[in-house]
Amino acid sequence: MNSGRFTPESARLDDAARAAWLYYVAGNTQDEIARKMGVSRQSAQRLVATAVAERLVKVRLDHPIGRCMDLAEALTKKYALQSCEIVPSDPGAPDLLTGVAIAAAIELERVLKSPEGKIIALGTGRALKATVEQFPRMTSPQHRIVSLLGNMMADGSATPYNATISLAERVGATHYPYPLPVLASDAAELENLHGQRAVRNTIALCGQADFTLVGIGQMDHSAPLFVDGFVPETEMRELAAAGATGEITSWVYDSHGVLIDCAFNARVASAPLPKAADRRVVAVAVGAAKLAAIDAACQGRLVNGLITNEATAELLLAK
Amino acid sequence: MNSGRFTPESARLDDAARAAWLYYVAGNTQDEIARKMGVSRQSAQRLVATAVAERLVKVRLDHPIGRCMDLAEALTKKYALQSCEIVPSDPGAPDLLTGVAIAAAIELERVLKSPEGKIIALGTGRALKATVEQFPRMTSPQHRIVSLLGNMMADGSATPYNATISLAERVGATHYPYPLPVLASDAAELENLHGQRAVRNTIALCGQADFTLVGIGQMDHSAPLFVDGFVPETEMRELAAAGATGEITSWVYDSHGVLIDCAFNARVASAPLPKAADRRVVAVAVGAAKLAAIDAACQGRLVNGLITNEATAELLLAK
DNA sequence: CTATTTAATGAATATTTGCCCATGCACTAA
DNA sequence: TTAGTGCATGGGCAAATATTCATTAAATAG
Repeated sequence: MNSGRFTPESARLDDAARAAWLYYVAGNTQDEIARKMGVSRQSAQRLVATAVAERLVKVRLDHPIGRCMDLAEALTKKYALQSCEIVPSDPGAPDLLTGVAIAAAIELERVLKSPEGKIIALGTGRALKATVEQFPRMTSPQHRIVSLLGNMMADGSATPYNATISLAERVGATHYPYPLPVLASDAAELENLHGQRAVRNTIALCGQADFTLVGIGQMDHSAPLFVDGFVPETEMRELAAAGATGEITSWVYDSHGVLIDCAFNARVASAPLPKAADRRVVAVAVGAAKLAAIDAACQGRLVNGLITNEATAELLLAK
Repeated sequence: MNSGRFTPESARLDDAARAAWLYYVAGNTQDEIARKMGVSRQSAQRLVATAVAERLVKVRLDHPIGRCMDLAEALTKKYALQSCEIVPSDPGAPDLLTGVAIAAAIELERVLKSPEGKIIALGTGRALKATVEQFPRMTSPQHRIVSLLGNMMADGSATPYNATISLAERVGATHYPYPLPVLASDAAELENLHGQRAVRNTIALCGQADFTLVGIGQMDHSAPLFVDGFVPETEMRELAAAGATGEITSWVYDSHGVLIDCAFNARVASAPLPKAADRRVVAVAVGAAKLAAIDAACQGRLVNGLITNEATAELLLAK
């Protein structure tokens, strides 16, 4: 049933995809699918469930929901954004990433459909990871995908929120990981690290990116930097005292979206934030906790595009 | 709730889209949606149904099989087939038989899994041989496997593309070989051959077959009939002049799938092609060279099922 | 203002789906 | 070979979904 390499695993996915097609596209009931595929009804159900679990089934809504359009327009005006995408919130789970992840994946797909080779720069974090998971497989080796920062801790261990590798894999493009820790121990080590030829090349690519997609981190007790163990509590307190409101690829900024001149930022190993004037720099972020951080980033023109959900958009407008 | 002009219709679609989003993307049940949107459960169901009916919900399958299913559906419609199976092509080897052979074997297996004794009729050729090679061993002596044609040349030597014997061996079923050459020397000899009791019995079985699986031969310089030495070049040219486009079990047909009334067909010793109206007659065929032959066979209802690959399916649809 | 038609609603019900669990089969290690 | 370990299978049942139908509300014409 499968021409290439035949493995039990690929056969299982083939069947799952076939069942899902019959279910979602052709509109069969699971009973009919079972008969057509010669399995029991329960097995058919399992196949469909597998296809959903393996993310083979992608659902999208082809309708601009009025309320979301209104919010997007209002935010575009408020922050002078180049692009703004609002997805509906689930009232019960307003911080759900799935919706924005799909929207971001569609945006990304639009860029990567181009026949010209594009450079895509990606940050890290849960939102980015969720976005890449929504991304369909395609074959577009003309593009280059580059990481804006490392995901290693000082001891060399890595967080799992890496988006570059899996996106590159799905796109079939070459990728440029960022082979540095998130933070250097001091400015001197940083200079040394940045001197490496490969690193210089990667950073240069980041500066030329046609499309940059980043997450936004808040700076309170639930801050990704703190939760993931990059920054100890004492330093978090110092940063808060210095007015830290949010961070993008670890660069910490204040409530106006201006990078803070502090010891912490002097150790940040990430690529410099692109000037969001001439290139598209889009943030994906959701949740009340990130409110101040999103507001500041937009105000300070650290990003010129925003993908968020209804609930967050309403809070932003109320600010 | 809606930007731009407010009409009852657009509000209805907005709600439908929102409900569909909560259902398909956020994974709510219709009960939850009803509570969240403040409507009854039935209304929520209707909203979701509306969104589907209005085609606001787009589902796609991120798996090679998805494309295959689309093609199968299109071909089923185009040729009014009873069944159509498309396997993914290996882009590097678009004429590889392995994929379709596995698919055909699975189809065959489905029939042979039945506890009732079935009659299976088989043609010859590389595709059939490959199919049988993919067939697992089983013990189902209740079935009968019968050959639709011989594989002897006039001198009594045999081509190796015999499927009946090895399938019967793998299934553990009784088999009925076709003890005649492919071609008689003339109509008189043919009548004589067909008079044999065993042959009459075999042909009768072919007519009752529950499932008939055949290959399709093209009629150009790469024709199996020519390559395997059944037909000399001069006769091939005559047939081509008479409009021969393809052959199934050596019966030669024109570009509309109508058997050609000619000296050659008068010598063909194979069992008559089953009327593909009431019985399942499935062809396995792959490759650009067979395009016209496949198209004609389907057009002329010589077969009512097709197993091929993605590349061939695309070419057929483009015709 | 009323009669008539149309569309929307929710109750009742039929169908479909999701899940748990006992069973059995295949594979592994001793 | 045998006991053990997983893992797929299908029965059974509860949950969720779709459909039908009678009723009511709204819209429109007279």
